[in-house]
Amino acid sequence: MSHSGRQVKDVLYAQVARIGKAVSSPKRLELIELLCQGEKPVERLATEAAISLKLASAHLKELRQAHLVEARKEGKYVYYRLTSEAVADFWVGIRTLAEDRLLELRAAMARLAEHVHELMPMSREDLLSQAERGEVMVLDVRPEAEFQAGHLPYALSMPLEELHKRLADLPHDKPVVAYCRGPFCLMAAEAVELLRKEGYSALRLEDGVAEWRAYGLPVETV
Amino acid sequence: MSHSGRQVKDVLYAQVARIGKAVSSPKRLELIELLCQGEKPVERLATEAAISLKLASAHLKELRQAHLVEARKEGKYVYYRLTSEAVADFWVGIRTLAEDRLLELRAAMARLAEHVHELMPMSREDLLSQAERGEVMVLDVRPEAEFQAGHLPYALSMPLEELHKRLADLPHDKPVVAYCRGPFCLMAAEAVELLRKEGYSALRLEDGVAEWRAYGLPVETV
DNA sequence: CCAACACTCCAATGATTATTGGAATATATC
DNA sequence: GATATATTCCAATAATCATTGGAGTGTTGG
Repeated sequence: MSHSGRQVKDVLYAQVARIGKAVSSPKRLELIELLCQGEKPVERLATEAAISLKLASAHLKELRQAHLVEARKEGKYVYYRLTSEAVADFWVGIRTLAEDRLLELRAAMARLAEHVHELMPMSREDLLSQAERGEVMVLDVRPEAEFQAGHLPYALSMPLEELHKRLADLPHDKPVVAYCRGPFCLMAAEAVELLRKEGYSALRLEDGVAEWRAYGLPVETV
Repeated sequence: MSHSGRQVKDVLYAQVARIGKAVSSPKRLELIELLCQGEKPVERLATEAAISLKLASAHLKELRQAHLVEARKEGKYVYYRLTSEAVADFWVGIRTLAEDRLLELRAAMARLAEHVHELMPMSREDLLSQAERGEVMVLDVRPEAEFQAGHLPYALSMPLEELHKRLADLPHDKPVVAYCRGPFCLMAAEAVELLRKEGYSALRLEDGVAEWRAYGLPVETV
């Protein structure tokens, strides 16, 4: 048994390593995070991750082979999505571990934070109840399709491009909280920068929908 | 901002990918699992993972550079350990995701299971309370050093080599539950096989200490 | 001080992997 | 049917990684 045991073990660890290999490339991680926002066609994924269509296709193939994503064809478009919410949780987990262990990452994020966003000073639960009571306004500044695929409760869809036009709709008498795809996404920071310049009281929530869900809080898909 | 944003993002994802790269090799994963059982010197890690000392040293260096493990020198030995319990949790997480997503892995584990172990039919909580009341006997069949570094409550240290000699100490009137390093480890299966051949009522618990802890249950280090 | 030991570093190798251009497929549109 | 679009497949090249041998470092024990 101990002799055949080695062969068995090698198979088992090799399988887990397939997941590791799939998430050993920065661009593949970025694709996973994008897919945490909902399903998307290859071209959109490519432009958002700033890579060529062919490279995106190749990376997606890798992810497909590791069974982390799957594809659905509709007309001439191929829509990719995560195979399970467990993949989104895994993304949150590996990112959290990296933030936790890698000083370099923490430093890079701190450099970002200096620029704009004071982060939310309150807990997620407090934010939720304040939003419920209408004491803060929560803005989802991602593209509208991502909002529709899932968003925080009481959040209003306000994609960055729209924000400029619809500034007048926002209240001056209560704080505005902006969130986007997660801690690595810069859209909410950009929104906060704009809002502050215009005299609003604005804060950034670092969470994206994946983080929010991974912490066990509700997400709406209306 | 959107232009400098790309550079910033590239740094962030690249950092997370360092963790992914560290866990993209089967042997490095096996080393992490071994280190979940407590700190160990390089040579022991090498023999247990069935690789050369030099290769073990090289892999450990990689893991060290990803800040997943750290080393402590004592005399002529270098003891490695995980930098944080979060790393053990991550190991449980990636293994669970792999089991969840990869049919090949599930098939390999099922092939194992056929051989020996009926798994525990009860929940972890039930096992804990039954062990507390003395209704089952829980055996930790790992090497004793690993038992000392952390073990399940009410468990008795009974390394595989000892088990043969100390069979007489075991009760015939209640079930014996054996566990080892986790679902990929074969020691508990071997123990169960032996115990059954000798007429005991034996079951395998698939968890190791890392799994047990990751599920929020208590671990003793006496 | 010398020998044995545990481990690491360096260099060289073959093996993978990332990336890109060009061709192929499949669908929609004219 | 012909053309444009979205995507994948294949092949080739450069870049990176795994693995091993040989040399070097630090430590114990005689």
